[in-house]
Amino acid sequence: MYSLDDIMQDLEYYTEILKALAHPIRLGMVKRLIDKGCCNVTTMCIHLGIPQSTVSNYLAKLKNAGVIEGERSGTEINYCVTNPIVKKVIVALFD
Amino acid sequence: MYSLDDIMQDLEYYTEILKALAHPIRLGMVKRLIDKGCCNVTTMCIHLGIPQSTVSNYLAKLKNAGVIEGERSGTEINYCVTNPIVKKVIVALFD
DNA sequence: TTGCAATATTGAAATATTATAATATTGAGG
DNA sequence: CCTCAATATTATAATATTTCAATATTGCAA
Repeated sequence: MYSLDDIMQDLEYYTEILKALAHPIRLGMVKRLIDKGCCNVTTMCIHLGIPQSTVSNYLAKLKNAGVIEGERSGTEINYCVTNPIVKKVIVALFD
Repeated sequence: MYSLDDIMQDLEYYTEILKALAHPIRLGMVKRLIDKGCCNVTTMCIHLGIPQSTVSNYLAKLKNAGVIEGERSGTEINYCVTNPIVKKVIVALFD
């Protein structure tokens, strides 16, 4: 059986994910990461044509919400969408 | 074939939906509307225990994003989740 | 009409988000 | 240890969102 607090905690958790996705560029980034696979920061900056610090801040927001994870490889970091709930949400939106 | 503008328009549309859902109380309202069916404003206020103007503002935000629709019945208005994409997103999150 | 119940709108203060330049950190190679 | 390339963090100004009291609107019934 669930308490109201449990329900509220779930709502806060889902809300964090939705807030991270609720931005046109971040949503496009996540969609592309799912479709095309992982990607490093520099490549994303080139695709998006926006400043590196902006991209890094987007990635930080997505990472903090548990939407993506990064794996370092030398001086680069490759980001991927690991969260299965996020993958389901993206399918729900775009399919 | 899709232009970049088409893709950006889709992203903006989905983003509006996600922004409307990305709030713990609003997300709970939408989930409950899907699970239990339509509901009028006064009943929602009682369930939520928050001021009527706050609930009305939440409903306005959800309505403007196309998440819900209201049908007047006398002096009451019954709100329902009509958007199939929203239903899919809620399932993706909660199931 | 008038009055009331239900809902919407508005205005404003508090808070959060966005975008980006500037700066800092991290890791590899020499 | 330097230096450079890749990425993260910070600071901040502009903008948007949140919350809610106060007020307005709408529809029914007497």
